[in-house]
Amino acid sequence: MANQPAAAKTAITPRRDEDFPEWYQQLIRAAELAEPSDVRGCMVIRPWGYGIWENMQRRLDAMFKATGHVNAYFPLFIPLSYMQKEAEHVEGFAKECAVVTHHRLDIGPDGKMRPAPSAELSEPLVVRPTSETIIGATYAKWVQSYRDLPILINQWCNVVRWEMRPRIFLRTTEFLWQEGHTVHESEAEAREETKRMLDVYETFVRDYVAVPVFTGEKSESERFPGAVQTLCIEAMVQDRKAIQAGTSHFLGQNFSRASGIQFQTRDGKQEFGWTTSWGMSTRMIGTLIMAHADDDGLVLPPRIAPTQIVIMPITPKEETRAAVLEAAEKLAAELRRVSYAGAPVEVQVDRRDLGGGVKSWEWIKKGVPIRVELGPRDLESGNVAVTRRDQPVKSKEFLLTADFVSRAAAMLESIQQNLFDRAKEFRDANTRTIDTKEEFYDFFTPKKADKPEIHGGFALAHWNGSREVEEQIKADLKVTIRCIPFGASEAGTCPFSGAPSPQRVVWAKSY
RNA sequence: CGGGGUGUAGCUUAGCUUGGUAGAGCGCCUGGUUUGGGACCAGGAGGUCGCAGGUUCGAAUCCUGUCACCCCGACCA
Repeated sequence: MANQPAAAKTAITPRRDEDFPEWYQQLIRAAELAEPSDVRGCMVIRPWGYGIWENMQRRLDAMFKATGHVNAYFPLFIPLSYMQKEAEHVEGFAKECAVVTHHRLDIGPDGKMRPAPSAELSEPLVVRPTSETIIGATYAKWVQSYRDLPILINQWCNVVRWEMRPRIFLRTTEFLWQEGHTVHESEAEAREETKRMLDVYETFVRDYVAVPVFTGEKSESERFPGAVQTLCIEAMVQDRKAIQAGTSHFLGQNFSRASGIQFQTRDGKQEFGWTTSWGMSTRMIGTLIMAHADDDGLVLPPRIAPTQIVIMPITPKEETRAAVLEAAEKLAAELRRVSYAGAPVEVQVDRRDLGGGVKSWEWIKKGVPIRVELGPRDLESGNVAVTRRDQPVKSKEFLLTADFVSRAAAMLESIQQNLFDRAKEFRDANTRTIDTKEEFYDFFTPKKADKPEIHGGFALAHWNGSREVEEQIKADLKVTIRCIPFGASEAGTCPFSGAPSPQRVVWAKSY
């Protein structure tokens, strides 16, 4: 039975509740998002997955521009000595750096290619794990006066962090991201920028990826190496774990001191600049998958979907084939004249000569928001058969073609909203306020130790601010503080230490 | 990097204990019938059984090493 997909009840095997990590991998393959490559820890992002990334880029980039940022590009290679400039920073990244030591290959005594011993670099180059240091060195040259500030630059690029345990989109050795790097005249302005960009991420994830997040600050132990303060957005995915979906760092003067970013102030003094950095990566695709996908495949929020509506012409008879195809193209053209979320609706006509079922399931697995079937019978009745991906797979609504066209944008938006509502409902249902150590430990302990079921969630519990408590809980339960939320100032008692606590924090197992 | 597991066709896998030279389902190709929710018939292609040694007349099968992947732990976006 297991090897007869035709008999399977769901398109993805195993189901989420059977084996979540395996489901995740199977889904990525079934939806043709990405695949493992021959290079350990690195992935091939396939066109459908890359299309999602392009949409994320497009939307985020527009938001960066709207907040006054511009794009630039800095080198992939960072001189080793630059990495050493900021003590905490080196320490944080040293264990996961790829290092380039040679600039030429030759043939060795055994007849095989090797890095030419005569071509060793005088200073090794680190493949950027992040670009604070090399951008800092550049900014140091650009900044002389307060008049040169602020600098508000972003770059879209790849970075490399050598990973022990890669998982596609969530943790790969090479990944794509954007990193914003800014310099400001004052601490207040830099802190404001840090918060502003966190808000951009929150808005983006909410309005486009349709995922609700907690926003707040990281505890010291989870902070970016070298940062004074790390802000983050934390989402919950369907196995109830937390995933950090974006971070924004206030770097104080740590990096400007390390890189020599100095300027003359309004009153003629020399001061180090106040810097920030902020990033969001292809991990967001993994977040999207785990937040919305179901046992039949991916479910895409319309605003991020590379194709929002797929039209499947049904051509059972040769006599009607041409007419159906023509009607399909005509419908596509009409839909493309519809505007949704500030752009023409993305429509695709799937003319491939495949069995109707096979074709439908392909698009179900890929998560296209709306599927439309158009056949000879519809030509006579003036209908189209419409199925929403957020509704059961077999549900089908027959609409007059003109009605569908006029309602398409609203339907897409309804799906977008529904996905957000579902994700929020799920998160809220699995977020619990906890006041005792017993309940906390119970919440995060699976019933079946040998094969843990999906359990836990977010726990809102008090914390006295001590690192010992954090470490003990991490050691006992693998649960960490995901963020110290903004604006929650309810004082109480830390259930772990009995000490006073200024506020509740968000605890969870995480990716 | 430590513990556990798995490597047989694109995918899922049988065969391994008890050595005798590889089989299935799905997918793929060709032709035909089909097509409104994972079609059917007929024919066909595709595997140095992860890799390297060893034992043996003979290895997918036994032994050693090695590599990759997955799960758990430490680290992280």
